[in-house]
Amino acid sequence: MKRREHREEEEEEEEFEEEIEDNEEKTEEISIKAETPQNTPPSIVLTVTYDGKAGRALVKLYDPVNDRIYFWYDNTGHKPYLLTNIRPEELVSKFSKVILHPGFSHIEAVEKYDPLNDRREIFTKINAKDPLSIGGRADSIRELLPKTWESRIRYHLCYIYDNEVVPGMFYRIEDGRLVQVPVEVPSEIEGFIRKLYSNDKEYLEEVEKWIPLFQAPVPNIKRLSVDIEVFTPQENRVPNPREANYEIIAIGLAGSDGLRKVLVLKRLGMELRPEDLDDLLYDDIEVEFFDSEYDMLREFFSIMLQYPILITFNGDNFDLPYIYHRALKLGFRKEEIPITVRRNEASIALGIHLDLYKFFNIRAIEVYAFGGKYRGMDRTLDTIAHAIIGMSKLSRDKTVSQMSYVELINYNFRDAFLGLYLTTYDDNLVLRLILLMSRISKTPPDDLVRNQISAWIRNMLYYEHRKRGWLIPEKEDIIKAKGDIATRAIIKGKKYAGAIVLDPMPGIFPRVYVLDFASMYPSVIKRWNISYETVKCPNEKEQYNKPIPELPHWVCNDRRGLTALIVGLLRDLRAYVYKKLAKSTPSGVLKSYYNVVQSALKVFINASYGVLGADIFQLYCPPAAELTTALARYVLSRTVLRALELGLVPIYGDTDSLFIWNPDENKLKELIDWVDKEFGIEIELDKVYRLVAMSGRKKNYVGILEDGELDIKGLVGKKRNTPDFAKEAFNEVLGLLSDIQGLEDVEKVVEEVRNKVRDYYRRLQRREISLNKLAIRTALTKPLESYTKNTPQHVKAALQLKNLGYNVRPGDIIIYIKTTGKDGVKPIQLARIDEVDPNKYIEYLRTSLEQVLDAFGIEFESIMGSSIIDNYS
DNA sequence: GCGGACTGCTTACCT
DNA sequence: ACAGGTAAGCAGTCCGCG
Repeated sequence: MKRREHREEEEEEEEFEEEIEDNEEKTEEISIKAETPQNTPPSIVLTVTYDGKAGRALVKLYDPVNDRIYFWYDNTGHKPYLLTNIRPEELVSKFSKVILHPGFSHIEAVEKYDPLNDRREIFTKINAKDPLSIGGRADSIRELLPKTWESRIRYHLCYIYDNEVVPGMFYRIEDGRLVQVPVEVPSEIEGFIRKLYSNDKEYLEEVEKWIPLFQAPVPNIKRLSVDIEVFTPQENRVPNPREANYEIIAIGLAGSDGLRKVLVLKRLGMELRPEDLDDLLYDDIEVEFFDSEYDMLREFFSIMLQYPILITFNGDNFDLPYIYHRALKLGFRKEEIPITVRRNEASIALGIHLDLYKFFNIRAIEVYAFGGKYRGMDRTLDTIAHAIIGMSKLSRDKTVSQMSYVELINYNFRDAFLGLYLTTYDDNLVLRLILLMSRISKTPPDDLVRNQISAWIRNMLYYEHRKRGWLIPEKEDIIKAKGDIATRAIIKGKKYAGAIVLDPMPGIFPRVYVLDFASMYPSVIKRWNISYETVKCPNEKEQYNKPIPELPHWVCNDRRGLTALIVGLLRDLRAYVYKKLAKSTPSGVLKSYYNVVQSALKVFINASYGVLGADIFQLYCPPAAELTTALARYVLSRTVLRALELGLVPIYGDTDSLFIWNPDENKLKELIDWVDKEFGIEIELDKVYRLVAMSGRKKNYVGILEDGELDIKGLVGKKRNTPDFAKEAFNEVLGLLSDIQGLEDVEKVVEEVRNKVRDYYRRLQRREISLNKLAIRTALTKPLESYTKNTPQHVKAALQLKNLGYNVRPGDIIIYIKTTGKDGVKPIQLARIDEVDPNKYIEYLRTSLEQVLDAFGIEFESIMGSSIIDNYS
């Protein structure tokens, strides 16, 4: 008996749904189709899907020069399949149900290298007529067998891996075959790579396959951004897209080809005078009025079909399903609507649909590609556009239903325009990033924007497995073979020990050099050959090859780990090729292109360690993850000891950084060389602080860079949920303290700080500080009813709001005031200034200031002193 | 019945 | 929703105390 985990069942459901939709298409006439010629010019692969009607894989291509979309249907006879270790003869005798399954096609014997067991084995490959016969139904073939491999890979991805169709790369149809277009690699890059890997044949061979992915042109693909406005009878109610009960009153369209258009529905009692058009936001917006909503949608569909990429913001869950269901309501037949709606995504008939809301919500994109620019904010078009391109939605003081035509047109067009602009700014950065990451991960762009990084890295590595003829292991087999963890995490609930943080020396330190191990974890993974198949490999003799005494894990030495190879290669390409090229190329499109390449690489490199320790990752391998962090701790600790030996003074370090106070530059260089020689990984000078104020707490300091810029790390005075008045006080005190030049200034400045603090104290007591500045802004991370262990203050405030009829949801920022009343808090909407509890705010003042005063050896108490109490209480 | 010590939960941050 | 480590505030519990 086999018990399956809950998650797996969910996966199956999704798969099931996908294939069902595909099957439905069998009964439909698809009237909207691209041509399938025998020969085409070079065209970019937009996506690969399974076409249920044709019963084969479909590759969607776009020729940017002639602006044509092509469909290429598989003609190699590729079929959905799975692998089993049941022999063909046994299959016939004991598992005849498989052979008799209506979807069964044929079987073959295939030899695969099994990386987990380090041996070659023969498997039986069972081919089926359609993906659903493999898996996704209760009676699919994989359910009839005790053990299968590779049966949970979605078919279109399986097709990509087997046929090496790289999404985002150029192919052409030649005599009906799909052929990749060769890529020219500049001789400087070719030469540099040869030199870099002159004594490593394996890397050299591998890198030759990767370089074209970055050197092939990334065209500016024509695209259309769309946004709809729907009539809403009630305020603050978002219409339900599945019901689509209300009229679509406007459709805003912004194309990368310059299209600026708004389709508007004529409504009773509303008119547009010619002079109103003078108020248009952009005078070249083309406005088209429609008497019937049906005609308006028809016009929209015909425009939409001219673009290979459709851009929306939340189009998966609103605009496209709304249009689809509204069109059905208005009498369109299913096959006349070039949109397919699934539970959580919407796709289009000819090209691909990219929902930017999903894309910007990908954690790895937020953190690594945009440096956390919109971190902690709500994820509306307005905030994201404002944070990234500095442009906001048009503000409105009424609902779209109440707007005049011209207001509606302006508002609607701006939204569509923002969607487009988010993909065009900075030489089409976002589009290029998506296409490059598609190439790296072998994930079609429309899949890429809807999945998190663990799926991208999985696809990337699965592709490499298939290319090498490797068996793709099942997750539970990796766990069974390597599951045991040898370390314990400091944090309760975590699986294994992570980074090391050195105890900081408190005080003020002039001239601090910060050394940084450049991409520490990826470097460790490369240097120590870490991969799921090499860590704790089955080869007995390797068991003596333990890299560090702290852990019992050994690493295979006689074969290259796949993860180590790929991660190492991407790391090298970023560090030695594309970062350098980005730096040396004069400003212009090429420079910005190299920057996009190195950012795309960064996303993968930085997440490569994390996925090893994430149980949702298909190649999850806890010992590989804990060996990585253990080695990083080892490298950092040994480096600290060496620094001390050299007479250097390390004052702090965290994970991969080392702060050295006032170093002798020769000694510093000696240390850097030693690290390189001892560990074979690079440590570099990251930055120099003119001055660092260390509070004595970990992850908590202020540094002044040479250009005077402030680096404030972890201090309460900087945190998002600190009340503004405390942030202000913190900044003002920081300003005063930064004036200290020498010892002689200290007393004077301390006096100024004292006055400042007393002033705040007095204003708090006298309730002179506005509610807005006292407000605490804390995010609700889960539904209210999920706070069962305790009731934090922001939840108390949220509950009060809920009682008043507010709709409070996860992700909402609750703004509240600490009061003297029963709960001790009130949402700002309900609070009055005379209810404020000043004592609670004094504590805020204390913690935010203490962290910076501690560095100067100044006691907060000595500032507040008894005098305040005497004077004001 | 109350306050202090303690643990655990929650959020926001750092690398 | 790729990882673990740290700071801080508060909620809730236990314990001692004539």
